[in-house]
Amino acid sequence: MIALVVLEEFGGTKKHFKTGDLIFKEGNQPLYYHQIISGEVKMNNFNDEGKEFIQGIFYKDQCFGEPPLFTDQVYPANAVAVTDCEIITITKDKFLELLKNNPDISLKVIKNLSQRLYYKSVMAAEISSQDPEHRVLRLIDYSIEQFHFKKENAGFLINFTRQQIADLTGLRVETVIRAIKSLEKKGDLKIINRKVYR
Amino acid sequence: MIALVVLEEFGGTKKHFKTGDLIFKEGNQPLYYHQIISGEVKMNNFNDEGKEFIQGIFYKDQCFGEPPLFTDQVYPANAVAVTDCEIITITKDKFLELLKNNPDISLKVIKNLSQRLYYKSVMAAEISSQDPEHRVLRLIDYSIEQFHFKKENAGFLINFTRQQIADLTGLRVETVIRAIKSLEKKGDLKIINRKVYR
DNA sequence: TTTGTTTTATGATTTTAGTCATAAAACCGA
DNA sequence: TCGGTTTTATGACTAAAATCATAAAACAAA
Repeated sequence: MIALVVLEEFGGTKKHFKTGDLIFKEGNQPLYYHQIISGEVKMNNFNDEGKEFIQGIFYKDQCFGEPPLFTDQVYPANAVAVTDCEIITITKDKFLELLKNNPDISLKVIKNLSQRLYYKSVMAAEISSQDPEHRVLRLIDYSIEQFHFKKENAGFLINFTRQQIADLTGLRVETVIRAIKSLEKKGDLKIINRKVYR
Repeated sequence: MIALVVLEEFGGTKKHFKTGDLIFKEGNQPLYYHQIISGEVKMNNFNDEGKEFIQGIFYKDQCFGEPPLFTDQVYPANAVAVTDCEIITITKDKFLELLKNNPDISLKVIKNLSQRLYYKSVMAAEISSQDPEHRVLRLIDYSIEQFHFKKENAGFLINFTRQQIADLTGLRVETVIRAIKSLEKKGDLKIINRKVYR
């Protein structure tokens, strides 16, 4: 998102997180802008029964958790390191100052928020009113577009576990496994030694 | 969102829509920024079986449908006039120009997008993994916060039909009716001649 | 004020994803 | 390479919301 040199100019601080570490917690006050230097981060919620819902997965050069910086709300979800991560942060004040002085970065932020809102809109409609196979397939197609899934001979390799797909679509892992099997039978995707290709 | 005088400066055009009129259609190229002068607009999708999902409802002074202007994507949903409406539009080019020259308006757009992303995040987690009563109650609480529902003696008047609540939460109207009844019994809300108060 | 439409309401039945139990294959760390 | 954990897999059963049918109340409009 924002060039590292610029973030360093504005007092950027680098932090390391291990797999599974909590980066910030639902309900807390947001104090920093976060951007990934390396590694993978997910944002999630848990419902009353402890079932996880993944809001999104973020990769190198992406930022996350900035909307509540602008609305003075608390974090609506947790951020968790999916792999070992290096994250650069700048304070809220510095971030707002940075935006004020850089209209081109403001526009980048607007584009990024718009993209994420677009994803949420599409998935909201899917989750609320489509059958499991439809939901899984749309998530896969969206993710190919959005994230940089590798194109191989068999097609795009969907780099998610069945459990992750379940947590992103609000389904159960058994339901996802069955949906993927059924989609394979219909020829909508391929399963090659347990990995999903589209 | 944006002052009318400013929009007029940038070539704003006023248009009238009757209840039920389609303002723009899912899948079409976005060409304009839209802002409501008067009336009420919903954005919606229909799934394969024709079931409606309401993405959001928008009121006076609010804008809608701008994310795809920034990402060069097509509209992810329809916009429909819920009541007779007056809408002011400016072209995409003029809108981008306006933002470039007005950092304060850029910030307003960022805040607005952030707020909507926040709503989507909260509702996504709700819809995907909570029981119907929880979903209905959260939608009601969020809507009180977000829209200007009137506070009366009995509490906030929830100015939605059961069907609208169903379409916003991805439930069926019968399920919503039963959930609301049950929530009333538990004392979480009041029903006074069919109207819901919280 | 009659008529047609929308909204709220309720009971019976069906469908479908969730739940539970179990297990094999793959992966990972010591 | 051994043992524990994670991931994928499958069958049987259950629970919960959707569906279907029906109707009364409220509202709108002619």
